[in-house]
Amino acid sequence: MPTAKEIKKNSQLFKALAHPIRLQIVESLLEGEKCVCAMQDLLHASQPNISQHLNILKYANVVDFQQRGNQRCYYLAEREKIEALLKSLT
Amino acid sequence: MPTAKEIKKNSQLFKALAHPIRLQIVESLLEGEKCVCAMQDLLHASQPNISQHLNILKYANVVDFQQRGNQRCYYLAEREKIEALLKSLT
DNA sequence: TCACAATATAAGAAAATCATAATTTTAATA
DNA sequence: TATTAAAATTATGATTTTCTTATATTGTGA
Repeated sequence: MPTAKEIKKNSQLFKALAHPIRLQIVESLLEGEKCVCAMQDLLHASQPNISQHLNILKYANVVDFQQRGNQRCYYLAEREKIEALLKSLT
Repeated sequence: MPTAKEIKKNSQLFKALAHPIRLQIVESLLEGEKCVCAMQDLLHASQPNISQHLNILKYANVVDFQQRGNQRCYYLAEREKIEALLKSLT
């Protein structure tokens, strides 16, 4: 059995992924980094809403970003781990 | 990219696992089936609360149970899948 | 410096989640 | 049948999520 701390950490990761928009963001980032405006075309959701979901993913250490001019390119912070996680449930 | 239906289904699975008590239930069921009273000793939570979490897991098709006398023995409905999922994030 | 594009932040309302307490159901057994 | 143990259900209030609208910030180029 994992420790209480591990249980908490893992349940927080699941929580970050427990929303269709956030999961779709993560899936799309498996293909490579994307700026927010590219996600807007992909994700039927408003810009502020996407930004809020990105913030949740960032806080959970699922994504990070790099500033490129006036746009932010988001990418998976732990690609290997997230990829393994998502592959496991196909 | 997965279909919208797959995204929805997977985010619902993550949601079911996105609570420390539920995740601990699932982890404990990796060791084998357990009746609710055994979980009470394990999980510092009240009986009704555990029952509610079990119901959420059941609805998400994570667990199922078998009636044995007057107790219900819960087990993982898709053991292989859940095991792979949890192993992937160690 | 001004205006614009890209993105974030803040505030608020509606909806969902969660734990607790009280009650009910079900199965076994005396 | 009456009792008891195991578990589920219901109702309730507190907390958290979620989306929307409005506004602010930041970087670029004219």
